[in-house]
Amino acid sequence: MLDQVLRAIAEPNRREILKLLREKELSAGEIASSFDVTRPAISQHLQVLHAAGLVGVRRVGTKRLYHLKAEGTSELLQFLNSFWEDRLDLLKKAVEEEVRREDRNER
Amino acid sequence: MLDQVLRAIAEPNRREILKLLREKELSAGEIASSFDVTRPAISQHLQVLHAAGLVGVRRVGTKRLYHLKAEGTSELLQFLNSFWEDRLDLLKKAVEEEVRREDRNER
DNA sequence: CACTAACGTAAGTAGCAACTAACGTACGGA
DNA sequence: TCCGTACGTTAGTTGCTACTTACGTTAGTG
Repeated sequence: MLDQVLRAIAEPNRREILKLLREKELSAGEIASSFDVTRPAISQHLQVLHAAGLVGVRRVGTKRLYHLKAEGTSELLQFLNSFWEDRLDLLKKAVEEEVRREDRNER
Repeated sequence: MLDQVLRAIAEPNRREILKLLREKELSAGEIASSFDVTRPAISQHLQVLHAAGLVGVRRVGTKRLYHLKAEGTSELLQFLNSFWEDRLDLLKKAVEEEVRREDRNER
């Protein structure tokens, strides 16, 4: 599963698709219109993203609406955390300070 | 840079190399002995990891000692954070509680 | 200065991954 | 029911990527 996720987001066009879906749910055609490659190519990319659990589909009439899905990312985060703990610590540190600030303001 | 990092960790053998280096600094030969593939193949993998900034080298005599390096991961985390905020929120939530607990104990 | 150890590098190959063109399918409208 | 729309699917091609074999290089050792 981790392997599928990593292979999925290793491809630039697929990352671009994910960025588009970050804004809102989009149909396969709408997604394809943002790229230079043909529609079937995008369809295949969507299949890869779906297999990796990064994207979900919803059929509405003749359209297929795609949306972001976070499944499969937990393994990825676990992977990153397992040997770049100091990096995640930076994130943690930032969060810590944020929390302490908020905590003081609340009182 | 993000692209290089993602392509680097998308390969299973390279992820395995990173896992080995998590324990301690290792020579190219020691790393290669843990794999079925030939030594030149590992040498090429190490080159990819080095180009991505995930690994550093240190020459000692005729040996080359490799070690983990966290450069390049910040972009990756930023990428993940940009549209899987809810996932990182889980991490944040865990950190938040931890901080609040520690905070109370200190007082 | 040979000789070995521990590597990286170059060249060639096999397999996979991304792409296109052509085709098939399901849905809605006239 | 016929037609167009919006897709996915298949087959075939191209280009890249991981691999091997062969060779070059640098640092110690007798």
